[in-house]
Amino acid sequence: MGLSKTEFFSAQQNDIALFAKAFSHPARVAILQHLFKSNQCICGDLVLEIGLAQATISQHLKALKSMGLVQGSVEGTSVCYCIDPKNWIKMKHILRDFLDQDLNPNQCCS
Amino acid sequence: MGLSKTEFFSAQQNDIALFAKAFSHPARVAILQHLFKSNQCICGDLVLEIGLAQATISQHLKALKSMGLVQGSVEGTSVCYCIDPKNWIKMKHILRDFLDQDLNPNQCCS
DNA sequence: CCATTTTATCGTAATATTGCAATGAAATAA
DNA sequence: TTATTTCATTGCAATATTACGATAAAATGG
Repeated sequence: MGLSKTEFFSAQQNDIALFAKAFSHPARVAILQHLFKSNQCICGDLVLEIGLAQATISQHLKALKSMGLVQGSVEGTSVCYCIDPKNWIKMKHILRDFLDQDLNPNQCCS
Repeated sequence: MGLSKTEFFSAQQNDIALFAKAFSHPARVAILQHLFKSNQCICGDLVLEIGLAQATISQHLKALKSMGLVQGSVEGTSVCYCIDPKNWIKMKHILRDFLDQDLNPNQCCS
């Protein structure tokens, strides 16, 4: 069908899935890494850096912005993007709780 | 087009994206959480627990298995699934390095 | 052997995602 | 005002994902 049955799951489970989706495409990973490296970034720089079409980069930036992980501010004719520190940290805690679940070393199948 | 241009990105960036994709659906998040909670799990239990059709759960389990995060062993007519501890830890380190990048508190847009 | 139980796979339908060319919008420069 | 620059949006095509019913496969129980 292609329609995730989100109502079957808890808010926490849906949150984890949504944040993970932010990183589930290498272009968005590359964008975020570049934002970290440069502490700010003009959209056009990302187009040159990554090599995808401008429309495609803009689309990925929009996705990251709608998830709150990235902010953008107009600077003349260009737009400066950067990480939203508050939401990044919030996301990090949610994912870390999930990743750091206690792992019994004696798994039944090992 | 719908075809990710993985050749534009580093192996590390593609790895992060692939592991993140494992968690990008709440059903797979729920499956993994249940495996952690119970330390092992019969496939049928997951069908009851989550409420999706058996074919759908089996499909999600296959995805988690192909990423190496989950192992399955046949036990009579049923199959016991559990976390693959080695690959889970490996995945955790890759994602943690990404999530823990140094965040300059003075972002340009704040 | 045959029925039952349990899981995997197949086939199909529907929605989602990815990518880009073309175009629109907004600020700047001439 | 008229170009130019830069980014966003639209429209489209192609692939991917999600979900499930039906069916196959494999072990168990009678």
